[in-house]
Amino acid sequence: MTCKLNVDALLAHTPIFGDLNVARRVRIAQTGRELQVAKHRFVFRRGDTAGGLYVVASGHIKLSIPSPGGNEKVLEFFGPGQLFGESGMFLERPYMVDAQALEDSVLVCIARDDIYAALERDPVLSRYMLMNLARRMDALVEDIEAVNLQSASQRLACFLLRQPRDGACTRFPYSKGIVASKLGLSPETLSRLLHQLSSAGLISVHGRMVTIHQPEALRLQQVAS
Amino acid sequence: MTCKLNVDALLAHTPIFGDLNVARRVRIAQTGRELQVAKHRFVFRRGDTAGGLYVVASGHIKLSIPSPGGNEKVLEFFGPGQLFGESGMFLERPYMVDAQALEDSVLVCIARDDIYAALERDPVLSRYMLMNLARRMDALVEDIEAVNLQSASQRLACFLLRQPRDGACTRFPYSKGIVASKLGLSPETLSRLLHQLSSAGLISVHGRMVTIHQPEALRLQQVAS
DNA sequence: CGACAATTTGAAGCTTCTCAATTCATGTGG
DNA sequence: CCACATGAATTGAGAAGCTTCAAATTGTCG
Repeated sequence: MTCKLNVDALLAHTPIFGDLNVARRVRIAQTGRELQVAKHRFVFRRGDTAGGLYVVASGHIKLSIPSPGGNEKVLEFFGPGQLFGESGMFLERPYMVDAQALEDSVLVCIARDDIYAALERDPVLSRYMLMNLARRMDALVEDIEAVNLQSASQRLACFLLRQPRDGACTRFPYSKGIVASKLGLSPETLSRLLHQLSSAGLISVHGRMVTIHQPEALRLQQVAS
Repeated sequence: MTCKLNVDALLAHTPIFGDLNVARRVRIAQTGRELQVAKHRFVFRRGDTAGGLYVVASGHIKLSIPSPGGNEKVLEFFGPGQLFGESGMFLERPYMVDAQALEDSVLVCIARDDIYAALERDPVLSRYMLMNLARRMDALVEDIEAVNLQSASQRLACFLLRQPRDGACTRFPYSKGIVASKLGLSPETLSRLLHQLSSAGLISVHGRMVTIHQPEALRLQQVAS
């Protein structure tokens, strides 16, 4: 629990609160509380009552659907400046997903009533929130499209090409197991596909680092088998 | 293109606009235009620029992801009083999905700028919109959960039990092909699963009508194979 | 009644998963 | 600093589940 000044400084750097009138941002910041979450710790779990939303100050958070069998389906990742937990909050229903820290992270938590109050005052804020939710819905729809209409190798090719690239070099942002789940694959299948692409000379893999030798060929993989 | 009076009457019956201050609702209604869509006609298609949102006055609309192979993945259905197309509108990007009428339908279309103006005036409206989007996200997450973590028969059992029931009788709300796509199945697989459940005495099927003889047994199917 | 679409049924095949074992990293404590 | 322990990633073999294709049947609407 650090001081509130800190909270405002954190919010100032987020796209959603950064554009706000300063006085109003400060007002929201005063209601927010800072939250430290150690790696692997849960921010909330499915079934918890949703009391507010979270802003990532530092670190990374993973949202996933738990499953009795110990599997899980990874849905989304959130980094600094990003917002999560709102959908549960707006619904006023318990969370459907787990939120887990992928690294030691610092979050700001803002309670539901404070958000509602801020929305009343700030039409700009609700515009941002709506846009943000819409963007996330879009991402979910893309995921549904991928799982339902594309093959495993298509999904992988698409994922690799979308990662930020430095020259020909890319990286898996998280462990391969987690990326596999995000792509709707078993870790074994991901491993085999990477091996195939390597053998074909399209890429080479060293740990989480991937070098893309033939981006054009990869792009073709996206479309047809 | 019928008169605007009509539009207001239509909006008055929707959960989202019905609770609004009457004067404000009328103001929105005046900006909306009525739209007749014949069965099988598209309201919009993937790639179209998103100019506004749609309210269903009567009929039913299906949102789906098209696929080059002629397949499609059905995402959602919308009936009277429901709202669709907002996510594309808020994103200010072309639609990712097709919107097609399942029957002759009447819609109200409201342009983006008019919605934005209404949101400025009405914090209540933005609350509704946010809640609505959150609900839809939840539904998508449930779909993702179903496709990734559940078997075909589990998904079907879950679907059957969720349909509105009259005694032991349920109905497929749309053609089996469409329901199959919604469940992430091929029509053939759906047909076979229904046959299995019938043979096992859990249900009986006559066209779109389904009688559930053993709801408890179905409920078990939901959980384990 | 006749044509067209929707559904059912059968057979075959393929993609992906599961299980199990091995190798490879990662980090810890002596 | 190294040995060890723990978890991640790879690899192999086998199987399961679902899809695809094709044909027959049923249903529907003009």
